[in-house]
Order: sequence, then C-alpha cells, then structure tokens
Amino acid sequence: MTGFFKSDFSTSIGTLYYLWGVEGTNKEVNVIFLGNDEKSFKQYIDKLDVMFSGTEFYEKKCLELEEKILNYLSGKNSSIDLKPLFLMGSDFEKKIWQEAMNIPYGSTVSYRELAQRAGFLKAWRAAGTALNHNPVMLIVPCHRVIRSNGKIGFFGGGVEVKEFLIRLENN
DNA sequence: TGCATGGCGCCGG
DNA sequence: ACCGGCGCCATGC
Repeated sequence: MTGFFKSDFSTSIGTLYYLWGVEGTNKEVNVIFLGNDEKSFKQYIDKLDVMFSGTEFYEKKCLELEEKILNYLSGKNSSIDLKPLFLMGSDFEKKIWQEAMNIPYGSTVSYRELAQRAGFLKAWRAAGTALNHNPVMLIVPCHRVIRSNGKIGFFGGGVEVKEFLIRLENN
C-alpha cells in the first residue's frame, strides 16, 4: 500500500477531513476516510502508521471529491459516486457497511433490518456499533439507519448532522 | 476467558 | 407517550 494523501475542506456540516489511498497494481485511488471529527481522523492516521505523499500531485482528485460532496450536501446530486476502501475493520463491520451502501437516497431502514439484510438475524445491536466505526461518512450512508420505533437514533458525526442529512434527502 | 460496553428492540407498567 | 428492565450480539481488554 503506497501513495496515501490527506486533506480537509469546509462544508455546511463543518470541516470534513479525508484520506486517500492507492491500492494494488492498477493504482486505483479510493477514499479511506471521510469524516467531520478531526480527532478520529488523526487517530485513524495514527493506526495506519504510514507515510504521506504531498497533496499537490492529487490536487485534481481532491477537488473532484470536494465537488462531489458539496453537490450532495447542497441537494444538487443524489449520488456521491466515490468508492470506499476499507483498510480497517472486521468482516462483520465491512459487511454491515457494504449493506448500508444499498440503502437508497431518501429512504431509511432500522438497525434491525440492516443487520438482517447483511445476514445477521439478531445482531442489530452490534450493527449499530459497527456503523459507529464507519470510516467514510456519507459514502456509507449510515445516517439512513434509524431505530425501529421511528426515533432518529445516534450518529458519530452528531445527531444534528444526521437530522440535517435525512431532511436534505427528503426535500 | 470472562465481562463490560455499545448509534438497538421489545414488552410491561 | 415514556421509561426501566431484559434480551441480543460483535468487540476489546
């Protein structure tokens, strides 16, 4: 694994931090981290324990990401069209994240339903914990997962942000 | 290994 | 409608 680079930018839901990684022989560049919490961003980088190349080479790539996210946050685009690269996480967590990506824009499912769809009939509680470890907010749309009783539930990036995103997608 | 900890769910009062 | 209690399951220490 080589070619990590990172950056941040300002949005309507606060400063977003992101991290790219280049994978495999085809040199595919994908998003490893996207989040609004600087602390977890830094912790993530520490855990990866890698060297970073300069962002200049990837400036175009960064601008593309920022444009896609901003278009999504302004309601202009309903799809973000960025591919995540899960470098960390258990198989269970990856399956939950993967399944969450199948939730259509503008709709919601319960934690229970999500766990079931991913093949874990009774692991709804653990599914919530897995979503809390989602490394790429918005790309894995964990804000579309709410409680069975209709309540909003929690959100790593802040419940207000979760509410904002659900409202955004229903306008 | 056991036990506590989580973005939960369901039932009873 | 709201709460407490108990059940549920993957992780981390």
